[in-house]
Amino acid sequence: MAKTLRRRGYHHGNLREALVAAARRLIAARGPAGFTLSEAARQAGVSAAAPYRHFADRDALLAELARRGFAEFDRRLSAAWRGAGQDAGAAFLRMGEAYLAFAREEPGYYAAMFAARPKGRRQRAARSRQAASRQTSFAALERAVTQLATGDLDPRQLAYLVWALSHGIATLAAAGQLPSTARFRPEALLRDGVGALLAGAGCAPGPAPRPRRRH
Amino acid sequence: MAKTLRRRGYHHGNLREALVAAARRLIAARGPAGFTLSEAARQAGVSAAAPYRHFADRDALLAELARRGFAEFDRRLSAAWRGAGQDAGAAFLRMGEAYLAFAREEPGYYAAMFAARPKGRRQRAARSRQAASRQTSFAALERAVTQLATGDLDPRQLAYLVWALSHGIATLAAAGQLPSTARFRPEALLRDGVGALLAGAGCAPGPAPRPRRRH
DNA sequence: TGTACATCAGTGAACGCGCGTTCACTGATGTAC
DNA sequence: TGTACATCAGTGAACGCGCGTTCACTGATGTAC
Repeated sequence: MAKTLRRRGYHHGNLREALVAAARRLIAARGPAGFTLSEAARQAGVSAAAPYRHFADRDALLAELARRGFAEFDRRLSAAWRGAGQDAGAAFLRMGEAYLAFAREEPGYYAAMFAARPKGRRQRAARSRQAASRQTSFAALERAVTQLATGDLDPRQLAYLVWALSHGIATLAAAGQLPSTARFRPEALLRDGVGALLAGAGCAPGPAPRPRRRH
Repeated sequence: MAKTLRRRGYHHGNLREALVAAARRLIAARGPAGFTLSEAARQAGVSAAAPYRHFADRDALLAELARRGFAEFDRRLSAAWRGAGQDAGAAFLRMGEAYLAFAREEPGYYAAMFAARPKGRRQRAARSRQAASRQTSFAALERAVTQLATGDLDPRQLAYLVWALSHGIATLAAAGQLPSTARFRPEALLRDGVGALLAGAGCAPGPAPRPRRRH
């Protein structure tokens, strides 16, 4: 399963990591509601009480998962942005693709990030850390948009539109609500959608939308 | 709470309706995972065993809720479409608004519709009924798009883009991820976003995007 | 190198809980006479 | 109009279950001597 790290600790050696990995797998497979501490412990080959050596409670594990998800998300979006050089339009598209790829490849993280609503006093810190992460992620997108903002729309607004479109496509795709034809694959939809949004907002046209063909 | 229907039945008289209403309220308040049959029964003022007179099991109640959600969804989208007369651009916007309004006003339905994944043999029928409902809902949107399809993009593709944008905005709004400024209110985002999408796809321009202003 | 010890990750039994579901029942209701 | 009866919506006790969490414990490990 997960990469086998040398057991350098006491008994298990990497229980913390193993628990996070198990939680990620569980949420990816069954959704955030399908995750239980007991099951994660079971998958890590450990008693139900063991996790309490590493996490205060169930929510703490969930919060850690969301935290890591946001960190990885940042990393990917920023890399996509940096990797595109000076062409802001291309950078935009690559960020969108990175967004979709993340949602598809890391459904555990993705679901935890947008579902985890830490409640209770203990989790206040986790919640504000999450809010900060979200801000960081969005800042990367906003930065990209600002460089394109030659059109009619406010750049921040355009950034939110691109975000919402990406999120909507990713969510519908995850729920199996999109046709499986090539043209309706998430990446294709996003590319054409972002192209149209940018063109419609009077920005640099970006890659031309593909010619209309039938099947 | 719910409208008090005259108790024309046996003991409770409207248990079935009361249970659906309670489930709707519970899911709206706590998300699909926060719903339990027991709690719904409690809210209806009835023992935990009573629901089994009206539903085969927990999932059957959930499926019924999703079914009604899709029906109401259809109703609203179709009404928005019909109410807009011949102006396809306006009809489009009104459908988008109806979409957002539904997601905001009926979070119970909305979450049930997109979260309920009926499993097991018993629920096969429910599942295919849901798929059919989804098709119907989308058909209304697609019909609208086809009338606008003078541009570069395939009308179906454009319909999915509008759907994804609406869904993304609705989801982010429900998760509290959008700024609370007027400009970023769901309706404003959707109007400007759909306007840009249509314009960018080379369709009838629709209502002009609002002039760019700062604060 | 060998031994004694402190550390602390993981154990396993136990707890109270609320869940979904079943079952034989009861008692309010509508209807046939 | 009044009575007897069949219906069936709702009861309440019980079930087995898996959950999150606690607790005193145990035993593998790293380290000091």
